[in-house]
Amino acid sequence: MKIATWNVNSLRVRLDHVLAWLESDKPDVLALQETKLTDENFPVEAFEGAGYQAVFCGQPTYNGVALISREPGEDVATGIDGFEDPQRRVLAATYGGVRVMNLYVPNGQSVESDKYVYKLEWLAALHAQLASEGDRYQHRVILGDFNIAPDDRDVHDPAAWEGKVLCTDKERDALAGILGLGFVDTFRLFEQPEKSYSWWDYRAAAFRRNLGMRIDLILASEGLSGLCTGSHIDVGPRRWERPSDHTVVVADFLGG
DNA sequence: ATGGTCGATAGTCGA
Repeated sequence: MKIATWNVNSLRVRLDHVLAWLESDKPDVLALQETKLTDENFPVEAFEGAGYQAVFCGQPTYNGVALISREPGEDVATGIDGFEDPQRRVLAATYGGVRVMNLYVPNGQSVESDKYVYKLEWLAALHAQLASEGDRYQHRVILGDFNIAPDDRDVHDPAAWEGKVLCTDKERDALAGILGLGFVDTFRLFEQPEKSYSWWDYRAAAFRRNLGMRIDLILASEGLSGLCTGSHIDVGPRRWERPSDHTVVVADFLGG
């Protein structure tokens, strides 16, 4: 099973990119974030025409997540259990016996912001759900835009970013807490090029200068991580005309 | 030089 994640920063603008990538790379499941579409405007037919199913959870203007898949997903669920939230950031479904949870973690804006408090509360609620539902699923994948750089290898300039949002100890501790439930960052199971990033700011020619961060992650539960045969960042779509500021991250698993 | 550039949307906000 090939599974991938991509923050598209408006599916309306990026639909042709997504369809081109599906055609060339043929994933079994592609998790999208920042679709920025209401559900009635979701381009279901475009994906069906490409041989894919879609489930989605959106709102006007902001956020929005979707799961694009070869086979239909089962037991589709939205949001975080017990966490009231009008922001559409979580969508889960089961594919071939693997529970897949697609996340658009809040950005947090800055450590002084109310949005940072919301980010930490959101992560705590996510942790609680992941902890409580562990015995319900044999295999789980948690993927998406985490808006957290796991460690300094994942940051182009760790000194400049120290203590800044995406890199604070509290965010990294929250991620470490999730990993501590028994999840593995599949990207780091394999040897990777130095300065591997998944997001580059649109400003200051950051992509050309490779001033990026690795904040888009594919976590697998421990048993499933043993079936992971590879993980990589596909930087290609970031070079396309009018790109998203994020690119695609991929993980492959035996079976499914 | 404390900005830059996008996207959604119509003056700014969010990233």
